Amino acid sequence: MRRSLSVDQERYRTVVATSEPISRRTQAERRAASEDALLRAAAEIVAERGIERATLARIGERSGASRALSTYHFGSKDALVARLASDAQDRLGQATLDALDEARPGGPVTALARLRAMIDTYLHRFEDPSPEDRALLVMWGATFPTDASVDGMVDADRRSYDGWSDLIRLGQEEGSIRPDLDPAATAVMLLGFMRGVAALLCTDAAVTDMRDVRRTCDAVITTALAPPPGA
Amino acid sequence: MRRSLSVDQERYRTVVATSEPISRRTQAERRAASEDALLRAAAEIVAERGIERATLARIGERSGASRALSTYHFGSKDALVARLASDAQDRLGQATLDALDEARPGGPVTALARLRAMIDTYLHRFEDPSPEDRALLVMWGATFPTDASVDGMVDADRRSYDGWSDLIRLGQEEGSIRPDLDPAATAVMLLGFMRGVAALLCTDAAVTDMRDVRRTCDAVITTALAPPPGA
Amino acid sequence: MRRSLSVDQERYRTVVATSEPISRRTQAERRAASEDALLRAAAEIVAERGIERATLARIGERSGASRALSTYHFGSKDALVARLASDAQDRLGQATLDALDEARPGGPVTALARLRAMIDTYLHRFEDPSPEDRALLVMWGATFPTDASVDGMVDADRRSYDGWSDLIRLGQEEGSIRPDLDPAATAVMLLGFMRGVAALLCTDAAVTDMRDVRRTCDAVITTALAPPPGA
Amino acid sequence: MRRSLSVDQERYRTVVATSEPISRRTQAERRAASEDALLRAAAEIVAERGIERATLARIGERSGASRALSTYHFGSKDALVARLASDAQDRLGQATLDALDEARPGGPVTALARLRAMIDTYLHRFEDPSPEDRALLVMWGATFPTDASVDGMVDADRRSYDGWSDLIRLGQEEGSIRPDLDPAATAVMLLGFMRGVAALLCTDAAVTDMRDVRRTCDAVITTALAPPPGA
DNA sequence: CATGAATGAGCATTCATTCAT
DNA sequence: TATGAATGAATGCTCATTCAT
Repeated sequence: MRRSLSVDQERYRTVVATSEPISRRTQAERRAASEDALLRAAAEIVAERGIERATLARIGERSGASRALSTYHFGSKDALVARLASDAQDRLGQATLDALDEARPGGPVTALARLRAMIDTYLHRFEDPSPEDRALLVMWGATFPTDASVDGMVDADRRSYDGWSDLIRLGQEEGSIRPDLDPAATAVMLLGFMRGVAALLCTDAAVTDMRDVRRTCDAVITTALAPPPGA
Repeated sequence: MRRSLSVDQERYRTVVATSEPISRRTQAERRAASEDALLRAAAEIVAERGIERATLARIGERSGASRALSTYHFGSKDALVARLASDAQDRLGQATLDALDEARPGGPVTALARLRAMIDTYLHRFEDPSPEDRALLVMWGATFPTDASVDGMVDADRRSYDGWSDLIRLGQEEGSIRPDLDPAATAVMLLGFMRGVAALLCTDAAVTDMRDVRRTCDAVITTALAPPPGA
Repeated sequence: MRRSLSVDQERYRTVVATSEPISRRTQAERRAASEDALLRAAAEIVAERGIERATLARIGERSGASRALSTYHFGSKDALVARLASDAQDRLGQATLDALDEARPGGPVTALARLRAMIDTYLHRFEDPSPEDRALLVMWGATFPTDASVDGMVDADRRSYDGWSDLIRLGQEEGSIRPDLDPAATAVMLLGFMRGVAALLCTDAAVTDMRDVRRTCDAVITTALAPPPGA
Repeated sequence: MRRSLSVDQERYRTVVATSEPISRRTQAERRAASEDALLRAAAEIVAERGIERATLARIGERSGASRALSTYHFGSKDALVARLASDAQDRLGQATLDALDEARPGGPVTALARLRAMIDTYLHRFEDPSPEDRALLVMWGATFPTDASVDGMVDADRRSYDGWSDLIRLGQEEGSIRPDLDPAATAVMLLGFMRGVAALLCTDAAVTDMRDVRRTCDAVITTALAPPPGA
């Protein structure tokens, strides 16, 4: 969110101050570039070692910058992590949504098909996750203690619930999802399902063929959500 | 193992030397008692703050002992956490298995019924989890980073897979579970499902009525695993 | 090992000690035996790791006893170390003195010959030192800091000075040692010489053939202490 | 090496940017200054209490810095000690070598004269040793246990051997040192001699007049190393 | 005589953060 | 904009010692 803001500011400047477009832009760009480098490094290290063991020193080092730059740009480690969480979640959510459009560009699809595609895309991503996606999973795991709070995590989660609930309700209205399910509860269930399976896939990759798991998941969800054949 | 041994020894002593039951017992009992206190405190604090923030100082303090006692009894923090993980997992696994017997004592049940009961018990426990159960969840979350490993966690997990796979295969043989599912993949899926939903339930209790979620889960699993009605 | 030992001791008592003369000795003997075991273990560990890193726990363990026995017998670690120092020094001093008698039993010898024999014996012992001798060296090294004091070390040293001074003075009187040397200063010099060479021999064994060093030392000392040929 | 580098850089800057000599210099200088302060404090405390009892907290405190600065600058206590050892040894070795030049500037001297001067300078320094010299002695003493190793200590020692061996061989060639001595063995002997006497001088200062000892040592060495008068 | 439980003081090291440059 | 110097608060762990048994 902050980032899109600064991007806008740059655009604005470029338009307004044509006399010194490059040098002015360079400043802002440099900032954005080093923030990105920091964020990328943070994602990698959080994915590898978890939040607590991801020290600002290591993040700085891997991004090619100094120990102090993270604090300088983001104010604190917590803020950096929050930013990472929010970026990663936005990106993953968007990718999940986009997936369907790519598969069936333009065509109208049922809500159930959307759900299936979203879940399959999600699971697919976690077969060999990007540092950012894995970091997201790690941050979710860091949420489990009672007193813990990864700052932008819960909010984004709640938005997800709502989106999924709406989609399920829509499916029930159009008839692609069986009507006797409680939308909210089903949304929670599906989200937990996705994340839990993704986590297992990541942490214990050796245990089974991932494609089998994905196929099984798809079958199970279809069977479970689709209206009973006789209805 | 250690515990059952000392219990046996105590019994023996009690029988043989009835004159000095207490003073003889005390040494071994004290050890067991303080280990238990430590473990209990550790479970609470890990559940509250996560593994890293669960410092030995805090654990000692809450258990009414010194900062050094954890290291004295368990050798290292890692060992203490491993012991906690293994204890908690054993206990939770056992409770899950016992659940069915309590519900239908003696009677023969289908594998599907077992599965449903196990999952429901599991989810039920996580509606208001004991410190130990919550700690287990937290420790699972701490497993997500690539390089992290909570010492006795993965092993116990793999044992779980096998048990579940066997149960599913059994269900397929007896006809209570649809035969087209891959047992291993289904086991992974169910485990991920359970854990993911449990985690969501714990971390965002406010979001829905838990009983709804549990009911929905049960319905979904039944629909998904049972053989198709026409078959 | 512990068990079989105690079993043997019990048998011994049962058979031999029908009255109680021996059982009394057994008490004292046991004490002495465990003290010796402790001392022996302490010597080994001090020789290996130095005084500070020689923990009472390790000493107890290696001697086959408990962590607490050292404190119990000697009162404190410092006292144990002091005892070790004094024992080792006595034993080494005695061995050095005995050496000559063994070589030339009975025969009268010059003070210079005594000195040479003592130094050679000393150096010989340190070619492959016993744990105790090496521990002594280590303890000497621990004496170098200004504030450090290995309790019975300095006293024993001073006794050595005096003995050597007397011997040198004797040699000067009988004419085997050149008269222009200051006895006290020469004693200090010889002691430092012996210890320094011994230390070098121990710590850097690879550096030269030890026998060469010993031979050279003997030659040098003879040349240096004997009266000038023309005199 | 690190130091001379930064010195060069500073010189360069001073030449180029004369306008801001001080402010530019400060950063590098501050580092060097605090490292020196740390090293000086470490030398003092090691000399007083030995390596193990020289805690980083105390070193920081005495140098007027924090507990953490030593680790920050040197990485670890071992590294700090190694640096101290190497610095001290370099400085002492250099001082020993310089001594002769000061005494007889320019003039050609025999190898024996060099040796005598070096040993006398060495012993003289230890009559009232600087913290650094005493620390060096202490570190040598810490070398005596089998398993101990003060990191840059043994290497520097071996370099010393070689230098002394060469000098002795040279003396034998030019005729100032008797030819029947084994150079390597004699070098070991002289080094041990020096160190042992220095240690005794330091630890038991009260025992004799130091100048007597030094004089005696010089006489003994001369007698022992010089070719026999008749030759 | 001997032990194991327990502790308090102390240790090297880590780390997010501050600050002068 | 960016950095390195510096620090204080922790943290896991070690160890001599005490004490009840």
